[in-house]
Amino acid sequence: MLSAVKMEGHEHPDWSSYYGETECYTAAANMNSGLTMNSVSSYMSAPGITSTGHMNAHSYMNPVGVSQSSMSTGVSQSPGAVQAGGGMTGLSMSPISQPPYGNVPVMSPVYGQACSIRSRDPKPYRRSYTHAKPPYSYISLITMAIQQSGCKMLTLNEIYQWIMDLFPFYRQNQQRWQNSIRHSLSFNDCFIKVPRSADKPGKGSFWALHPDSGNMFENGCYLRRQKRFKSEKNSGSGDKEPGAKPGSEGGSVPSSGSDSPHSSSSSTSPPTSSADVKGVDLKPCRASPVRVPSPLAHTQHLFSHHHHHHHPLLLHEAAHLKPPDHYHPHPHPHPHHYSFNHPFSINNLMSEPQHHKLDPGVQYGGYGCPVSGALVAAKTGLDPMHTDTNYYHGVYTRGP
DNA sequence: TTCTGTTTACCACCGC
DNA sequence: GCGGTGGTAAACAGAA
Repeated sequence: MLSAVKMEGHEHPDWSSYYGETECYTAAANMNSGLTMNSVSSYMSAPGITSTGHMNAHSYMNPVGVSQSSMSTGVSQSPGAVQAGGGMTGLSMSPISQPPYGNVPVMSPVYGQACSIRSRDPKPYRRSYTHAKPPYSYISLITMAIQQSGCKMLTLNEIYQWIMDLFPFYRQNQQRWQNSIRHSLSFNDCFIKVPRSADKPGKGSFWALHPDSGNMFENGCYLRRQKRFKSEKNSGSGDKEPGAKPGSEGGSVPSSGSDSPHSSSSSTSPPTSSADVKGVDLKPCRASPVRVPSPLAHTQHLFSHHHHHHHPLLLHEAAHLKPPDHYHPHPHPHPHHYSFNHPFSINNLMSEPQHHKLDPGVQYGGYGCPVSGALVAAKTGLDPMHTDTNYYHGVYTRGP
């Protein structure tokens, strides 16, 4: 898995310098939720961040200025929730208050150097990390987006928004990566298309995770799948030809075992009912697909169970999700238990306040990784040095 | 017209 | 080298 962490050299050839320096691509994890979003300018100059030293004065917050104003709607509800942990208090986060995220307090990645005790040197960063590509694959990003949604399903556009809100990198070259997103959704069996309900017309279908794709990212590592998920129904001799996507059941040309790993059957018939989506009975949310009453409640619910190791994505539960109008903070009698202790787990991007007992002295930069050492340690009692620190350095530092 | 979704193709990287 | 995985580009069709 470690090797999966590529540096995206084509985007930024000198990543080594990124990590060689004290600057780090800090994940939202550092910021933990909670947060009170005071209006913040794109470049924070740190007022308010200092108490714990978790973040540095020059953290690059919300580079694009993602709807700061909207923050108040979804985020500020639990201002006190965060303060206790001391993580990122006073820092900004991307509100993601749009319907897709259900006011889930998802924070934008912070481009700054939380990883070092840098002085409040007013001098701007030498580099803006706005363009630093996250180490997550598109499949990972989609999976994370869907997972964090209340109804475990999102429209394409909502997925776009989630990604852009969380990763400023993706606010540029949208045509390129969005094409890849669409490609990933269509091509990968792990994503299933859920038709909109009649009472919720709109463009595009909802996308959800296949119920059986739960262990694609074991240990919560979202860097790369351990194995590709192939729908049994599709790959087997079942009712669908191999590779057929939910929306493409119709008699179509079998994939013919093309050499291309991307080859798949072709068909155009859209699913006629949600019950016929890859044999998965998923029902789209009636209202907003991911509206969540309480941002914290939702994130906590999703990402706070670190000591249990159930399959990360048990989407069959999604099939039983109540629509938002019946939604309550804990719709599942047995909430998901994500094994997200991995440094690159989503909960290191989006974590809840009660886990923010990070040692101010232990901070790392990087997506998810940065804090995870301490974060994981805090959560599991492990020595941070044995969690992700080595991992991080081993992967991200290019020694001479 | 734009967005969404599907498909094909090619390439790069990685592990075996 | 081969196969798997992932990223990108492009073409195309259909829906909103």
